[in-house]
Amino acid sequence: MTERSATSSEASALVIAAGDKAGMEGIDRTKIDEIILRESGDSAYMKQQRKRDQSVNEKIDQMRVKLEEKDRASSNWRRSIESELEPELRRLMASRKRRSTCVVVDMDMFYFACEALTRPELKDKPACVGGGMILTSNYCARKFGVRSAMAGWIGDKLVSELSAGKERLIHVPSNFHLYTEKSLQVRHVLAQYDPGLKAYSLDEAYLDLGPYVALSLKGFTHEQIQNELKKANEVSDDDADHLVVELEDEAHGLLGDESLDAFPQSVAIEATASIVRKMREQVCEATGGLTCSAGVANNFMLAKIASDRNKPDGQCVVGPFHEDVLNFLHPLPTRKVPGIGRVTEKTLHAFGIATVEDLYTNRALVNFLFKPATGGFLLRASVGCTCSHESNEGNSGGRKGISRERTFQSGRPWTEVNTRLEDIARKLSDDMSIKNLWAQTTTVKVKLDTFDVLSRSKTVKGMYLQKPEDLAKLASEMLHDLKKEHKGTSFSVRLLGVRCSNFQGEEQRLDSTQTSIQKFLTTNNESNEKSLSNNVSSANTPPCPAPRRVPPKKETPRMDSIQPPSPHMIQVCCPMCQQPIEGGNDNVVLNRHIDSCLNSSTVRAAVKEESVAARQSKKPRLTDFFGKK
DNA sequence: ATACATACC
DNA sequence: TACTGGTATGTAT
Repeated sequence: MTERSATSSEASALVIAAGDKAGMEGIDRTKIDEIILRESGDSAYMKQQRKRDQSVNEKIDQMRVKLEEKDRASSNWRRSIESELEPELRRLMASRKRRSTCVVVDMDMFYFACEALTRPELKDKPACVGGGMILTSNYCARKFGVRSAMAGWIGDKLVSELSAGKERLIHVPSNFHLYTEKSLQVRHVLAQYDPGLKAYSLDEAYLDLGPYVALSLKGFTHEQIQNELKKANEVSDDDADHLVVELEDEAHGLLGDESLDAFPQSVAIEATASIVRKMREQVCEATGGLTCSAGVANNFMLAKIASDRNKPDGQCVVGPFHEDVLNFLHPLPTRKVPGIGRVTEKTLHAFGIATVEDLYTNRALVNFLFKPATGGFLLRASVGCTCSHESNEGNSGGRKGISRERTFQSGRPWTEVNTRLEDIARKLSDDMSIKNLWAQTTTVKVKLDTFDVLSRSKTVKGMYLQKPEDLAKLASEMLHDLKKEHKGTSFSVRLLGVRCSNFQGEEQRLDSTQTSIQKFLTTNNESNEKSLSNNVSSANTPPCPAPRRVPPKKETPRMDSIQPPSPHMIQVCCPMCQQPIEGGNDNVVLNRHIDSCLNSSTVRAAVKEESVAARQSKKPRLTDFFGKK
């Protein structure tokens, strides 16, 4: 009730990072929570968390009121909603895939495991990657409640207190070069099983093993299968549309789901499980000892959940039948479902919904309480018929926005804050120029001392922005507005961010089609002028200078903006982000660019882009994994 | 369209 | 002392 009386149980609801997702079952959470609360309960961060918790509570109260009203007005409304949902449920069931060939591969404590390769002595001591913020902890540290996204100093406290001073948490600084290298090794193996795999992050990949399993059951060797898969994948990457359609049908006949129909369910399942086992062994070999876990199911949501089940170094197969799916899914707490986070879990809990089965039995209530998008998502989740909604679908492969943000010491003089904003705008401009993005909308984000987050955005009509000056000017104006309009205290800034979105259509991009690593390696190293990454944007010749009137959408780019692939002016592409690098002939520029790509999220985004691009021409066998909408 | 909240790794 | 960064999407207004 009172502001200060944050009891442990109250806190563990939302404020304290509970043992929710992985690996922390069966540890003494009471003690851990107590320490975390004692150490950080008064911090601005925790105060903000409590504030958020409070607003969630208010929202829940409003929902309660809404429910009470409904109950007063009618006694039988649940029944009628249930029958309304009936057709949708039937549709979902009917569209369920009949084979479990979706695989999610998740590396075990990836960053830490990479570091432990060269420092095996870290394995049996509590250790983590990351200093101020913990990125990954090993299982030893997890026993003490140390987990990713935790502040480093809290991790220290937990370990030293819970070990009675006998142990210290070891921090290893992060090395994204290493993780990227290892991630590429992993993907190289996985691509042998599905060349069209999707990599969501450095440590997680989604595969469809349908074609591989089918060919394997037909007696093909690993090498033969690879050839077939490669052929099929190249086909769907081909631009010649008519050719794609024709050949896809052929490939579909050979590789599609129905080619598995010839085999009994149990045979296919066994084959898939053993292929996944082999694949995981191969990952371990190729990386010099990194282990991974895998989940297998008939859609990616279930596969994702399953990948967590037997972690570390384990796998879990969920059969495709209704009973298989529900036996696996229904006992789980709702939080296990990707897309259900802390807030949704707490909200559901407030209405007596703790497990996925509750979600199903209370589907009428859920449908009534939540907005259509969320309600629909929860309904699909309750019967295991959706993949996590963040695994995008039909988004034409293009990114929606790009941003940069940085945390720094708060309470700096206003002029310095402004300088920071300009730096960030300049970095963002560089990123955009590398990716050749031009945006109509700019958003500035401010996090205050209090951890309150404010944002302001502006879209300019008929104009596309990229230049650092333009971004900085807009962002700066908005920041000043925010400061001016901010009621209350101090406006002491701890984080600044700039985001651009609403991009110019992709079609008028000048696109050198060179994207492969081979091209990167074989490009000439003749250096032309060009300088450092800060100058990239000015060195770059934009498709249209900004700010300026937009050319009509159909207009082709000005010829002088296109760099013809003359022998000594070949576009160099980054092996990570696959984007052409202006001035990339210069090794300094190149290395700086690659460094910037090694920023984790940039890589993540790039990896994603690449795999999305690989799938751009849709393969029929994939459509119903992400189907819905 | 804009602001803010939730989620993911 | 001390609690990230980047992206997408949903909801409210």
